[in-house]
Amino acid sequence: MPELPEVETIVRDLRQDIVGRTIMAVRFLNRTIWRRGAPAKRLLIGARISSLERRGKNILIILSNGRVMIVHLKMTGRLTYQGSSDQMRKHTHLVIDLDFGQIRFNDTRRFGYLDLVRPDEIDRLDYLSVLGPDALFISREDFVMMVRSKKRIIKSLLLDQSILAGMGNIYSDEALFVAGINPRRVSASLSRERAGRLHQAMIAVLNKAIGARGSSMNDYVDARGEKGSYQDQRLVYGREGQPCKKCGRKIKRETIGSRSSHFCASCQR
DNA sequence: GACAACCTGACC
DNA sequence: GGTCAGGTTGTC
Repeated sequence: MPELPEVETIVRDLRQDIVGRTIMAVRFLNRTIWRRGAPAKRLLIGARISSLERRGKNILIILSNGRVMIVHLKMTGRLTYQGSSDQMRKHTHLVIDLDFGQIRFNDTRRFGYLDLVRPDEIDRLDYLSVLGPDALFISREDFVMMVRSKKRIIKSLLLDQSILAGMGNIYSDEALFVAGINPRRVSASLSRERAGRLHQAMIAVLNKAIGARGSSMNDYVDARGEKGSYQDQRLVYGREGQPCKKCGRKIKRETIGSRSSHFCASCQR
């Protein structure tokens, strides 16, 4: 699925394309994608899109009537804006007609979900309030303290959204490679210096990936239906058996915390 | 921490 | 046929 850079790219695109537009009609093609059942259409129709926000991997669409639509794309979700006449893809579950163009939510595997909440609910939602600080904005000091205070396999810790929001499998592997840290290392065993290096690597990788408009390994496309290009510059993810870009030895793939992990056993200690 | 579950599709 | 996939949640 989309990780932080992909979600950030979609949010930035949609800010350009749909802020100020008015919802004219809504089509629920599949009601099961709503976390708590499909909302009344009158809560959406007539509202204007005021702004967009990202919280971890969640997309928040704030409406002029105060309601907030929350979208999580999970593995194969797509949130796109296009002309109303564009051909409808298979697995499109929601269509929102705007005064110009339309928003579509498409999700092959149907792991993704939507929610529509009242403004007063937003800060009490369990699935948002559980999120840790955003991976892109956590300070070096806080990051180092967090890493060294937990006794967790570092790869799993990076993926834990309640500790750090936004990191996913690709960018965790990439950041650990850049920092030269073995994914199996226990977080508390890292020196301040190495934990700081990981913080720096993580933010550099995320920003580079945002610059490349995300990674399109399989399904990901941005809000305009275009692929990202970070997959062309990844250093370890999906490169099992290929030469390490630093030392030339073969990149390994092992399962860590039931996620596949890619790393160089020689460069990452 | 390990694993199954939620789903579909691509690939071997 | 089996395996794997950018995620998360719930159960041992």
